[in-house]
Amino acid sequence: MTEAEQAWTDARWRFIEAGGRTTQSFGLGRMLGQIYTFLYLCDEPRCLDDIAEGLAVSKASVSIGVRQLEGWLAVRKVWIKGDRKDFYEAETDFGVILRSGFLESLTKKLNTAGEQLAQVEDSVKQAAAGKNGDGEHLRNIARRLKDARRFHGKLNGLLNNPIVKKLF
Amino acid sequence: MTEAEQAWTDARWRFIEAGGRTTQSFGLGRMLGQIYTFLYLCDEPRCLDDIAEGLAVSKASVSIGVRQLEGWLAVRKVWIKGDRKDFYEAETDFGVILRSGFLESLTKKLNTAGEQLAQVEDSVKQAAAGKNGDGEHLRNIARRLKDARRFHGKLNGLLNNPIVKKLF
DNA sequence: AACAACATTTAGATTTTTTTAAACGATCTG
DNA sequence: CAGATCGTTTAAAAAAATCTAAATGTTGTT
Repeated sequence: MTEAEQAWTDARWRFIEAGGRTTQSFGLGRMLGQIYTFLYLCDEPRCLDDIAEGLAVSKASVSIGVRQLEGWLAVRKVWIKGDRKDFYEAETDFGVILRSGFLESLTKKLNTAGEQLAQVEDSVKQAAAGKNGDGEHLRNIARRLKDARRFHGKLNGLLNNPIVKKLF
Repeated sequence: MTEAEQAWTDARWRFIEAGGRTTQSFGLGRMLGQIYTFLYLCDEPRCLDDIAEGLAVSKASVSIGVRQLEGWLAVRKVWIKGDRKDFYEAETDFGVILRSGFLESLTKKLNTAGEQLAQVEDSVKQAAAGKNGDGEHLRNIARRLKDARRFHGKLNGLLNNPIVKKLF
């Protein structure tokens, strides 16, 4: 192996590890980033065993990770004729991944946050209504929550704005 | 305690827990969300012991969590005359938190990703140069990496775009 | 149908992260 | 300066997430 090839092997592994750290820092496990990066650095589809061997990891982990990545449209299953294995390749259009993975999960989280907000806002208003006069404390919080819900609405609108969507 | 007050107490706790799950899902611990939400639902500053008691959690956890939140400008230290304790209050302007916390950390991550990209791209080009003729495999990957770096640049530009910044 | 070649599930092991209690250090008070 | 009151650090425990080996399920082949 030439010196340049050795350097490439090293850099490649560092890159895969960096990918793992990145997904880890976003609260998705380390496997997701490693698997994706591994496939990204292959110019042809690979099967589960290839990936597991390449990452020095069990096939079970890869099986689970690959399924998550498919849900994010970050990898794609590919059939190769005459072979029963499942092959996978990386989606190279990051825009697709951002839109279908990141933005979508963000929107979903925003929705559940909005529901929680509405619930807590409602109950604080009820409690404030009970105490006429001395409920200033509760009324302050109610006001604060109203602001929060307004912000939530703005953010939601922004993410669903077609112009903003096109930016990604 | 009236029924409405009881409902508010319950809703309040569910809200705090939801906040914890949210930060957790973003890869920041659960404490951050719980502490922030707790303070958000107080209309006056609270000291470490109050927070720890309110969340049924040790003071050490709160001490650590509060420091992180300060780094994100999500909470603020407040001095109250005649009291030696440190008091904290929640930043209610979410725009501030988004800009100084979320976007900033995103930019930082993008930068390190960019460096990794440059390194691996460089070494794959070196390795490809070594094999004249049969290095098609490597050249494909080099092309792919070039695209990735272009995307990285676009994204970086977008996040630093003053117009986009103002959206947040 | 029996077998072979896979992918997937799961219970348990491992590793990592989080949390805590206790020690420590710093700052104020009398 | 001695004691009291905090916040922080740290070493160890607890909890949670991750990973694996083995079992199970599935699909295709003879």
